[in-house]
Amino acid sequence: MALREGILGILSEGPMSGYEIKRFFRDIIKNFWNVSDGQLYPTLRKMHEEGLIEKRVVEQEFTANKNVYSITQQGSERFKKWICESVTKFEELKEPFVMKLFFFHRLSKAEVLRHLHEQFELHSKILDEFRLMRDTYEDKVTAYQRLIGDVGVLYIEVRLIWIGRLIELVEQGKVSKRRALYTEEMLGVGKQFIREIFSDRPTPEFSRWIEAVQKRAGS
Amino acid sequence: MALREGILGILSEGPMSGYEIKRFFRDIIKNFWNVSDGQLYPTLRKMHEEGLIEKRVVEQEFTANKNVYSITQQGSERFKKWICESVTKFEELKEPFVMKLFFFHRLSKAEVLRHLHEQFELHSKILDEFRLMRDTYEDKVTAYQRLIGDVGVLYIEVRLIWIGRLIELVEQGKVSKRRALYTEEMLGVGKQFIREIFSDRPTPEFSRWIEAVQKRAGS
DNA sequence: CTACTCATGTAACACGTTACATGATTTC
DNA sequence: GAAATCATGTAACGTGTTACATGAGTAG
Repeated sequence: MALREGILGILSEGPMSGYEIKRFFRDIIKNFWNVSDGQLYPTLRKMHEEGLIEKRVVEQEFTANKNVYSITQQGSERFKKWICESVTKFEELKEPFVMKLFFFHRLSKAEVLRHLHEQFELHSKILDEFRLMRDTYEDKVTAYQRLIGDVGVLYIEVRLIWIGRLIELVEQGKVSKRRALYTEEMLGVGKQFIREIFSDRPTPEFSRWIEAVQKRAGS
Repeated sequence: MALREGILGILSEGPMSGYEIKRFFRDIIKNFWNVSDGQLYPTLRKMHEEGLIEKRVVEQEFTANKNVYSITQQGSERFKKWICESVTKFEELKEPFVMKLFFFHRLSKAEVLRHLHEQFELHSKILDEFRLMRDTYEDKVTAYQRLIGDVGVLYIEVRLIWIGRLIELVEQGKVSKRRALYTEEMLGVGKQFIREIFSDRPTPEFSRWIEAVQKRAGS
């Protein structure tokens, strides 16, 4: 039950037609929260019936009439209540790929590698889309909305790194039962890295390394 | 349509009762793919009707009878087909929290910080659960299953870092409309970091930094 | 006495996808 | 001539949650 509230949030910036809301989801929230026609239009109808939004039919000369919706007092209150409510539930990583990975010991090395390479390609493509999306934001979005684009890029980058490392390990026959891929020690170093990269006063060793990386990237 | 296949995968290791499958999901796949009673039991019944699994009722002295399921030839073929099929769809980050974040410009700084701190707490708790889960794996899981535990930890760590950084920026009033939180340059450095940490031959600057981090962590 | 484990299920909803249906205008 | 854009919807199906229902045994 966050789609209704999302629509209310969009409409509280001003009236919009169903098609415009659809475009908004496609252009701005796509890859986070896609909405199909078969879900959006009936939801708008229900929200109108519930008194959350108002409908005004606008006749058009050359194309079909459009329904322009605006938020009601009731809708506005519903939105305000929702935006303040705490999120207490953790969202699972409910991905068919993860379910498959769970049974990868049943596949041959070649089949495992095929799956992994396909995932790498898929996520590379999505990363491009995220970057493109972020580039088209300009001044159309708020600071927090821009942040969502950022976390999208970060999330996919991490996923690509993970898949890349998996490919390497499988190719080298190093997927062992005992050893974890990421040890606590490695994660500790990772956390320290993040802290340093955002710090105003990184350690001298870290600064030297950053400089070296940037020099290599530049050449 | 991956729950059915997941069940088939579990059952192809040997027969199990509904309750045991439920426990398996709770203990091993929990936080990735939770399954409620109201979904599991009817699904098992449907799968039995479809001829994917066989049912044997085992009478018990002190407690209710249990239905022990085993995989059929048909079920086995269905599983094999599924595990080989390519995953071509990208799974969205469909989280109510992200939807809320989209409208955070409507909240006061205090309310934004409350939300962020709550998210930090929630994810810290989940991280502990993931670690605990990973610790109880021992030899009960395959190498690939262990990897899922790893990516869970990695995923939550990244999320925590992101939230932590967000809190810092909001507190300092630095959430600006123009600047992205993660620049391409930063991500490039991040990628290099991951490459080095997994490399057999890290650069000397990097080695020195790692040593310094480990020394600090040790003291 | 409370709460948890074992053990299975139903019924009512809520959420989401896919295919189908229509039809004019515009762009390549 | 094909495909995309604008514009709205229905119908069938699939997936998932929550509350309810039952009932014995066990651990604190």
